[in-house]
Amino acid sequence: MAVKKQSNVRATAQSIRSPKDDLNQQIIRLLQQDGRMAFSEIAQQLNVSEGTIRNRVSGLRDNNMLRIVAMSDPVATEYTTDAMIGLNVAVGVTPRQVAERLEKNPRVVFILWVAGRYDLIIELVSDDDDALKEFLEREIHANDDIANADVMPGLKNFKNQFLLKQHVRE
Amino acid sequence: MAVKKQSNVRATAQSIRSPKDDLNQQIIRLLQQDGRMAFSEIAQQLNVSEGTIRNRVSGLRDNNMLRIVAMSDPVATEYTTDAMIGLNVAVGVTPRQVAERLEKNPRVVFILWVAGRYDLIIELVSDDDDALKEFLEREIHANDDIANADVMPGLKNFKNQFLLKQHVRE
DNA sequence: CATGATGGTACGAATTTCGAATAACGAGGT
DNA sequence: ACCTCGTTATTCGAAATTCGTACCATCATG
Repeated sequence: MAVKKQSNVRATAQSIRSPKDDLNQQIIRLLQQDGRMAFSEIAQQLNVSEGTIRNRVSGLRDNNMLRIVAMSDPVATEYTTDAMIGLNVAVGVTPRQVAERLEKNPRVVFILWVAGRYDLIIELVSDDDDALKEFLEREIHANDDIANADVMPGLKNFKNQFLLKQHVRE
Repeated sequence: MAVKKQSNVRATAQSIRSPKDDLNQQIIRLLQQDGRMAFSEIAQQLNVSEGTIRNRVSGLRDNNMLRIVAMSDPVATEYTTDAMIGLNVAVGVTPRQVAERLEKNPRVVFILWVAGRYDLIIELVSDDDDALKEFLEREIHANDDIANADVMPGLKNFKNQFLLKQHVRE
């Protein structure tokens, strides 16, 4: 019985662990739509063997390059962004240093080094109302590595599709 | 052969479709750690039958209260935020109106109405280099509902844990 | 008490995943 | 060219999981 010849494409450039690899990208794309899609189905769609998909996915997961998680809809769970804060670091301090300090705070979910008016833009979330106040006190004002902080409290979140909501399940 | 009597706990308060239901909560908690955990394993841990888990999960998913998705670690995948843009809407225009227009653009992954220096803060992502230019041209400058736009190109993303990275896989 | 509706359980069949052996490929050496 | 060696793909039973579906328990209602 003739065995169907599968695709010969293999990882050429970088390590298989890299998510930039072409096949990995495609796998990820599919899993972003449905994190529970069967490996065998992915394999079929991408014309490689099931084992390959299994290898790749577990490789990516083991190296923390890919996570497959359940999310309950942020809107449904009333996820709110408390504030965006534009920061300017003090003279003699690098944005990276400040970022590394703030990174540890679990309320900070997003830190981006930017060019323009600010050095860093961070996003803050929290549960209770005092959290913002407390955060500003402890992490901003009590530190001398920040020259300026523009706090912009969130009023309404119109869109937040991180990787979520690319397609609505049907 | 005696069949082990399983838990009698059943949904009491609201619909089974609600994520607030106690059993659903527990299911979600487990799936947040590993979105591919076998239903049979979840069942075992929560002392209910596999079928129940299956019912619940597909119920939640069908109603878009739960989504199981793959996320590739943004830092690892060198996911870059191309830019954060602080927007001020034109006089006579509400932030909501602008938000609703921008929402449709797939490059815009985040829109937050804020108080402070700006009216809206949006986050932009893209693949190729011309995307930012094109976006500014089409969505910002070609429209008269925006009075001012501070574009802050992203340089490096230090942290972006939307719901990601709550726990590191082990 | 019927009756219907909802949600849980059970169980065999179909499918998927897993483990482990084998094959294919690419990159260096000699 | 040829031969290793390490890495990645593939293959193929066995084990595990999921699925379809029938059936049971509970509860609310008429």
